[in-house]
Amino acid sequence: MDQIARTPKQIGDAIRRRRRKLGLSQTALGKRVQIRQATVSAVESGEPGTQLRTLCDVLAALDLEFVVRPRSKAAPAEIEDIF
Amino acid sequence: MDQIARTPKQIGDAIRRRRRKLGLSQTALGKRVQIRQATVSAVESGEPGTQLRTLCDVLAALDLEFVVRPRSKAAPAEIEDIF
DNA sequence: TTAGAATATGCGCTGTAGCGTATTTTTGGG
DNA sequence: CCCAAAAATACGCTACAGCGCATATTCTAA
Repeated sequence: MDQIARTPKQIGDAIRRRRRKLGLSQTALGKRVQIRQATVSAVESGEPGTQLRTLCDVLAALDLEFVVRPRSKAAPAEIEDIF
Repeated sequence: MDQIARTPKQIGDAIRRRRRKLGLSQTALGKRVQIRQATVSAVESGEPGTQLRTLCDVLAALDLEFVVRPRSKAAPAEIEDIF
């Protein structure tokens, strides 16, 4: 449920999962936040240039929040590190 | 310890607290991440345009991570909402 | 299989992040 | 108080995010 996210990709994945769980299309989500469907697509695909404003708006629309915490706990290996 | 952060400002605050706890200056942190002291300053002050790349780099350098989760739990009121 | 929805991508444009460099302002220890 | 270290701010520059608009591609249910 709580999703550790250390990279833009992981954040994007968490957002996509949540959006789908809520049964929203990228277009529908975009309307709520006043951003384009294309921008939602970019955020979910983990564009590292995504701005914090955009991210926070999307999280709010999905009723999600960030927690910032020390990296003490175990985290899954990243795909990027394997290949 | 775990810091709920729903806005750029709250994220910036969490970063600043952590940096100070680790006894780092903005310049020292910037060197680790290869960004300018001025950029660290901007991130900590909650610039909403901050890019995800920058944010994730800074978090990594401070050995912090994000958790993405539903907003179910109680969260403190935001300063912006009070004034 | 296939139509229709959903998502990804392209193009030209505007706004702005982060850069180097530098200065000003704030701060905290002596 | 005073000064050095830290932090905030300034300026011109380049790179690119997000925009509107449009199309291409991929999913999915009938």
